[in-house]
Amino acid sequence: MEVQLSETAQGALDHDCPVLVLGGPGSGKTTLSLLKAQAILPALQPGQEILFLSFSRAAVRQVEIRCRDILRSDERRQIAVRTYHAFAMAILRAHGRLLTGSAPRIVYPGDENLAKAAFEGDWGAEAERLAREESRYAFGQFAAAAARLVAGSASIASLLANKYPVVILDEFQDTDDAQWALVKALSVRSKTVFMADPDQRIFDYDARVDPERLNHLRAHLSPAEFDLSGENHRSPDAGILQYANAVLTNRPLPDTKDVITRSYWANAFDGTVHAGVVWMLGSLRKAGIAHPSVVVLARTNSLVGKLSTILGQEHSFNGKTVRPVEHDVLWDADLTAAAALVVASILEWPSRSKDDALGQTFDRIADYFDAKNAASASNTARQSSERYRTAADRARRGEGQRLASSKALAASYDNGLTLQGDPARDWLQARDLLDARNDLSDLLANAKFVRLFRATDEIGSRLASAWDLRGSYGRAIDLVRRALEAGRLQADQRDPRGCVLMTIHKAKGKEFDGVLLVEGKYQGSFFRDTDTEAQRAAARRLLRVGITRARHQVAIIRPQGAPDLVTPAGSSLSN
DNA sequence: GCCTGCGCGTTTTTT
DNA sequence: ACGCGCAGGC
Repeated sequence: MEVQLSETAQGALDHDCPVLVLGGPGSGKTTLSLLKAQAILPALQPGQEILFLSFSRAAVRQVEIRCRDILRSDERRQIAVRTYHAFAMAILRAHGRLLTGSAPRIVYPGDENLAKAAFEGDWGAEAERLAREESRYAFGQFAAAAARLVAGSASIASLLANKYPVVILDEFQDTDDAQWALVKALSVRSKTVFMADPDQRIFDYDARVDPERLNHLRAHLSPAEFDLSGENHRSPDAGILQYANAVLTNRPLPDTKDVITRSYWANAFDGTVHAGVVWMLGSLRKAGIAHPSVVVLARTNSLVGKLSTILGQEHSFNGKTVRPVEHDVLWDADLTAAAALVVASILEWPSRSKDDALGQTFDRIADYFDAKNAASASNTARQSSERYRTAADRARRGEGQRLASSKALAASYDNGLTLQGDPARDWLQARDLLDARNDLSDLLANAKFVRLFRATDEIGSRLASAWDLRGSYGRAIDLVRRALEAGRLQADQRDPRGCVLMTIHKAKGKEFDGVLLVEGKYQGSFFRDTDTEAQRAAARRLLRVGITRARHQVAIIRPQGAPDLVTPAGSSLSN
């Protein structure tokens, strides 16, 4: 592929490492870094590779796609694109024994959250202790442990430097202290290319992501700097970028047809958003894009979940019927999985005694509340967990139920649950037994998200074959658990085609033909009047990241009466 | 120990 | 809007 480079970009390409390339969204940082990699490749020895580290798996995918545009397949084989986490984890797996004398074990986020919720005190210190003393590594410990290995062992360091003589660091502004320590250790023996945009810092609510990171880099390695900020290669005219930059800097918004804003009345939220998505798809097709990719972005996970429910239903908007839209969701799975296991436990009722069946179901409900408390700590969730744990004990001892909803479930058992052997229908029948009381309404809502795993077919076929084998769903819990594990890992391996929903944070490093940015009235609002200046600036950076994911069209959907996106000094609304 | 009603606040990630 | 924490009644 022929690429026309600006003078600055050419300068960065020609200059010796270390190099720091600065530039906004779509300024061509990634392309430039791959061209630089391509220029270096011929000098590599057999077996050597260029290491490209980025922040998220989504970003890694995006870089791999870009590689296909720029590099020949033999060149691509010599570039290893990894997340910081995956790279650090690989070092830990290979050499971690040296740190403690025993093989390292990984603590996955779901388990870490559960342990964290149960632990009283400083979890950061405890996670570090688990790593040092028990060789059990939570995600946050990977980079620190890898840094200790590389900095502390000349043989590991030279092994890595020999394998990866050149390292490219993407999204460098968002690296945390441990990742920086790892990069510092690697930079002793390998050449480095850094890419950063200080205005895309969106993770610095984490105390370990230091806003001064670029200055640490400057002080430590004095890289030659190249600033691409003026350049825009993502959208054909610069309207989207100018709009995003105006939001970032709180200056008057430029007039562009590429960014439209719509407000909704609280009672018309569903229809407005749904019609907006359909309009976006149609407008991109009309513009000549046969298979447009559209992303719907919101600030919170719960609003993303709500939006998915909305797109799955039929609405009428301005007298027209809006049909459900096929879509994918990048979804945090822990709660949904826990809720699914409750449903699965009900499917096991007919093959168990009453005491055992109810005990099992109440335990799974308690597990759900544990997961909920782990996701965000609350006394209500903790209390519910304890109550259902007690209910499970009472059930196993054959005692009567005391909780309103455990009584209702016990009554459902007594009524007799008749399953037909049609997994889809039986699943819904079991699930809707949870509809009895509203203390389980949240669990039920999460159970309805099982479809987001794209695991419905997988679960269905596994249940069907279990039924065929013995006329019951037997060990439905184990079977559903395995199906969900498998589905979870596939979730973000899919290509972003059609319509996808995710948080703005997850969209970082990705690009789409069209972007809908949705603001909720209460949850997921862009600005809050309690925001500090720093929070307001962070919200502006986040909005800019969201807006600039678009190649062609942006729609911003906001509640009626929301504060203006920009309030330039001197305007009557300034505050 | 469980339920109900009132006042308040409402983010974000990594295999 | 809606869920959480808290206080008061059974």
